[in-house]
Amino acid sequence: MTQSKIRVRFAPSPTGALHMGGARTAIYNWLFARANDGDFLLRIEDTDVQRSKKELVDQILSSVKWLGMDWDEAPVFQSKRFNLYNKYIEQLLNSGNAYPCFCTKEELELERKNNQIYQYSGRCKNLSQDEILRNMKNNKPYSIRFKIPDGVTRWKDKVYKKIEVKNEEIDDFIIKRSDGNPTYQLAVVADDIEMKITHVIRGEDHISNTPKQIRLYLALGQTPPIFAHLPLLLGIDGKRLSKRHGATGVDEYKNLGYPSDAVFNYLTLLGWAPKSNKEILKINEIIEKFSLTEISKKSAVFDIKKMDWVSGQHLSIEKTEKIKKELIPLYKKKYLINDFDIAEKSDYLSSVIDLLKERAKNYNNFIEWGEYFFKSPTNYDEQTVKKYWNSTDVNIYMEKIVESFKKIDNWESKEIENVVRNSADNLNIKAAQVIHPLRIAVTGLGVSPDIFKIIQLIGKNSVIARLNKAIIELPYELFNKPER
RNA sequence: GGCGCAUUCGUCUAGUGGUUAGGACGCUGGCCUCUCACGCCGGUAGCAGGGGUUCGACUCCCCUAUGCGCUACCA
Repeated sequence: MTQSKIRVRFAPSPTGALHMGGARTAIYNWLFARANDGDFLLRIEDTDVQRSKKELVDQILSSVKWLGMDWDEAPVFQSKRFNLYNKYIEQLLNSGNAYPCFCTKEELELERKNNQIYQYSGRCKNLSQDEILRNMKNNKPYSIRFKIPDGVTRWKDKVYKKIEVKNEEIDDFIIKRSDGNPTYQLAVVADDIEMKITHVIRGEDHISNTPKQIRLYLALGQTPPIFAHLPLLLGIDGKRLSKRHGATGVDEYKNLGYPSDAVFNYLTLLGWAPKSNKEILKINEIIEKFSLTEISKKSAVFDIKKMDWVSGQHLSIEKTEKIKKELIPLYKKKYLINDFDIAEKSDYLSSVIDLLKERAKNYNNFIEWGEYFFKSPTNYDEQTVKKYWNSTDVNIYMEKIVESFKKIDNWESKEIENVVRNSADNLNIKAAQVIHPLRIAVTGLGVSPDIFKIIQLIGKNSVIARLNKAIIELPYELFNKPER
């Protein structure tokens, strides 16, 4: 028997930016396709014309792309396929699997409210042909409902295993609204049939839609696809991930400076665990190891702390050139470099990145933590000054350092370090007593990477200039003057 | 209210009848050290509760609790 090609789809509705939950659904679909030599398709579910926004479509697509995913066919827009859906509705009507319902929205709401029932009464299910014709003649608006047969509906979910629902629990749901538009349930099934989708991988919130859709497939004489429902993504409080949990949009994480590989990796880890203990994985490795049946059934809490860790790990193993590419626009934005000196500063940038990438959690950190690589500090961290530049003796130490720096021919970190340590010895003080002030003078900060490497990079002239500036501006007394 | 699904350290998870319940993040003690990170060595903390089944249950069954989802002419 020839197994038909695996085809999956990600089907967002453009009513908001792509959020982390949706992104994970997309990722699992994509991973499954790529791992099985299948097709990954995109479908925009915009049957609710009022709520759907065009701009959001582009936004969502660019987020999918940013995460490193590609799709194999042009995205399908449901809003452009109403003819197709009508064909299916027609078929259902003709085969006696659907019927017109003349109840108005208000009537239905009232019924629910008064009777404390939540299900459709089935009032229009058994209308006679005459009644139907009469209503239509009177131009009474109507929707089309799908007729649920007796029995039970069950399927073997790839993630949740066996699920079974009694058909009496399923409403005769509406497949065509009184305004003539198809509903989600119908459109999904029609499209999944047309697009030859073999596996439907989606959020757990769709479990209760599944029996309805299976019934639709059956009534249409089709074999339902294989379903795999994914546990939901929760906020730190255990509630479904939403705006009030802070950043939830993929675009927001992009702007916060998280590398896409890291976001992809972390999202993958929420509900799925690689067999080995290695958690930091490149996309290719994930494709290799990924399996649908290993997905957890439990909703997962999105933990930004672990996201940060994953992100930091990715950055520290990422190629410097790759990071540089991401960083250049950010440096430009901050006016730390410009189009004219990019080429000339390329190697310099690489060295800066190498110094910072082990500690950075995101791209923005490179900017926040590294301004001193591009300009002299304009102010000095007060706490650090109080702690380490705590007497005018320090000024004397620094003057000595300047003197010895001037004599260095081989401006290289090891040599610089030797000189500094020797100076401290000569002054009969601990190396730390000069190293800390050195850091303040050069970076303005109390923390930084290896100060000797920084000094090497920044260059002899600039370092000496910074030291001289600090010597003038930083006698402890300045900071100690009583406020008035 | 009904229906569905879930329940292993605070969080992400491994585990499929016999394990000192493993790993990771976090937190934390220490080492390294010029600071901060990184790295390394430790520590902390968990099978929701109750009944069964069984020689033996985290693992199988039932009940309860809790959480989440759906219950729209939204998707």
